[in-house]
Amino acid sequence: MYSQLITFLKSRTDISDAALQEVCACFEPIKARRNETLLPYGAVCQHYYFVNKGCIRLFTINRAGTETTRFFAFEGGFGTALPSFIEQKPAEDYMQTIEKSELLRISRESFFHLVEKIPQFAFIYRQILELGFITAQKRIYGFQGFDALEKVKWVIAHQPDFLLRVSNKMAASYLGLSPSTLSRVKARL
Amino acid sequence: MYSQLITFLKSRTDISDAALQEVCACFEPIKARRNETLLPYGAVCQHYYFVNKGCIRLFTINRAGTETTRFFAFEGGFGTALPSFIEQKPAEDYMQTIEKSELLRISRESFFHLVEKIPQFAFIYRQILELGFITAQKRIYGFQGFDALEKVKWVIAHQPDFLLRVSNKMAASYLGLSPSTLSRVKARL
DNA sequence: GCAAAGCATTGCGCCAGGTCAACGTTTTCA
DNA sequence: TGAAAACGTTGACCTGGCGCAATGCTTTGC
Repeated sequence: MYSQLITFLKSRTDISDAALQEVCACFEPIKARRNETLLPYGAVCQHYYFVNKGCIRLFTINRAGTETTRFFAFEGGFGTALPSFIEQKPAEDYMQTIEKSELLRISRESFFHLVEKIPQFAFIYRQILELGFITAQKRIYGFQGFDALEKVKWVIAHQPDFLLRVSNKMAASYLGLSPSTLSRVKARL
Repeated sequence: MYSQLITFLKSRTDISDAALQEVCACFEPIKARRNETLLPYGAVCQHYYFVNKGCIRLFTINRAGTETTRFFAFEGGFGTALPSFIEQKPAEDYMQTIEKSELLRISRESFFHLVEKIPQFAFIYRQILELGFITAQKRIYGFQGFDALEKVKWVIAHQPDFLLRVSNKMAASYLGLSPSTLSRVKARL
């Protein structure tokens, strides 16, 4: 149940078995159906999730009704509505599974308790933030000034299995394209 | 010289005077002319900067020759080519001042030394990362699916003095618009 | 296992915003 | 201070990608 989480932690920091125990004890296993809502829009996010199996999607819907996907967390990754989780403000996202999923969930309270208490966990959190920041930067970089074809090539280069894993519609909303356009672009690759 | 930095640190964490001393001692004052390059493209970033006066701009140029501005650091803010600084890989950015500037500079080594040694400094770094991540997220959110007018209204709402402070050209490259389009949009506000 | 709903793909017409160019104004630096 | 370069603005034109809608395929849930 915790083996993937342990692998994740061990691969990033030199953490004692005792500390690992303590960390794992804070995570509660959760099963979720396909398309289950983990956080409704406007709620304040209280949990961080680790994906054992399945996938979490974070997305938002603007006034015009257009969906924009911000982030996917796949197997072996962490995900949450970070802005809401950090600032404890109402989320401007929906957080949902897109497949039947098995997750590990930690409360915000326990999470920051671990950050304070276990230096290796603080280090992991710092890494997640650094990586999140870098990824966001690269995405801005990658997307601004790119046309549809370039965007698609960019994801293929950076996340090769992405287009195979998620639906055309969701991929389009992640790339900032309409499903029609993405479909057309894929047709001429 | 260090008063703005001290104000910044004190406003975010409860830090002792001794620790403040130690932090400030790691920062070296730098003067820079207008349009001075702080980091050439492809170099590995070794410094973090705090802006006392002036402004730092981070931007990149894609194959087509189009400039995209990623980030501005104004008075009282921190700025660097974070991906390169963190990962010690060649930067995919140019870092330049856009005005005659007075900066405080800390080396990467000293920076992470402070992060390890002074918990309040680690906390500040965590805050910078969190905020950077949130800002990047909001920018993706704010820009995808928005038309030109909405983008401009968004910056005005979130950074009221932005359009007054930076040139039309740079603002356009930050917003992902052509200078012509930004000019036209501003004309009908 | 089948009806119903959702999804991918593709044709068509349209428009926001890009390019290019012209012109006046501001900035820069010998 | 004055010539040259850079910038902002605006007009004319063009195109990439969107919305809409039709069609066929896949998924889903009772």
